Amino acid sequence: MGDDLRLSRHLCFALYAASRAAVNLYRPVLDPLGLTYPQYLVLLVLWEHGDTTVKELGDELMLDSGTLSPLLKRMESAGLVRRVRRPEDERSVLVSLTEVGTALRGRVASVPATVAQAAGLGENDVGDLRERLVELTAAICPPRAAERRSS
Amino acid sequence: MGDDLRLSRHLCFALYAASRAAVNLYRPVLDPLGLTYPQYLVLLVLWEHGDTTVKELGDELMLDSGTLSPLLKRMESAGLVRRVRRPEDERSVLVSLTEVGTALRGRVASVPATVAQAAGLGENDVGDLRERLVELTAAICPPRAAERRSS
DNA sequence: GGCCATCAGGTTGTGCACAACTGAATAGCG
DNA sequence: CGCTATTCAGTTGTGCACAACCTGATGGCC
Repeated sequence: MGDDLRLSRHLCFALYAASRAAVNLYRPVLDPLGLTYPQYLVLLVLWEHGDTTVKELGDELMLDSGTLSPLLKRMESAGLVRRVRRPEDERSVLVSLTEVGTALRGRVASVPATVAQAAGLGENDVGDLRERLVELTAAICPPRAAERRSS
Repeated sequence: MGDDLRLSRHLCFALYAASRAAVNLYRPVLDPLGLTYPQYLVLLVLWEHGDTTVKELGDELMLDSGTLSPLLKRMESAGLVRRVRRPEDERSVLVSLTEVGTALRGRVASVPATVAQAAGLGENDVGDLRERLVELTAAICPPRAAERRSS
């Protein structure tokens, strides 16, 4: 009847609660490394793709410059990354790993396994659930662009 | 081999991205009502259960007083709720709806349907996905208590 | 070349989240 | 009864997220 406002029926709340719980699961592992969860995500992208512009990071992580700029500044202060404005296009800034940032990879290699174990998760369940979340995100994320086009 | 640090393999990132995308879906609907998503959640609990202590709200929404206290203060300023310290136990504070807060229910009755439509979701998919998220949250949330017990 | 729309990154302001801490009230136990 | 541990809200400080806005660089179009 479209009138069901019970909290327990809200998919969005389930997502919201699960996301926060998952991030909290990473906290005790990342804290000793001086990392927050979003900072860890930035490192994942840099380890995987190498030097990356702020815009590319934003596309990968679905974050805007308002979030990334101060976050990257903190990571630069911590000595994990460098930020250099590109000579061939002065609009964009290239983010690259320092020695320290690169070395950190070895110290987090075991993180996913540790977290998965803490969650008591099997590989199969995880993969399937992940796929469905990615589909959901894809379904609800572009609408913004669609709205802009239609307006 | 436990060495897979690719972003695309991370369930936690899928959760994180999906959660933010879902909350952003609510924004254009809630903004005209002067509500944020967490404030909307508080109203859901109050509409469903009536007067509720801050602690009960925290249990339902998995938020602590550090988050709820300022949030409820803002809702009180907006005239949506009242906060009264309980006479029979002066430690706890009872949150109750004002006329305005109660009346708002009518204006958001259509929100879940609107959002679901925007997401292009069928009922069945949603229910199943929600259940799996709730299970996941339950699996990874209690560990804190378990740690405390074992320490 | 000159002009304008677009793009990239940064800044500002608001509102969560969470850890760590404080202080008042209560419960429970000797 | 008195004392101690616990409970509950609230405060403080840090770090996201996001909207709105700003600035400078670039690309196209004439």
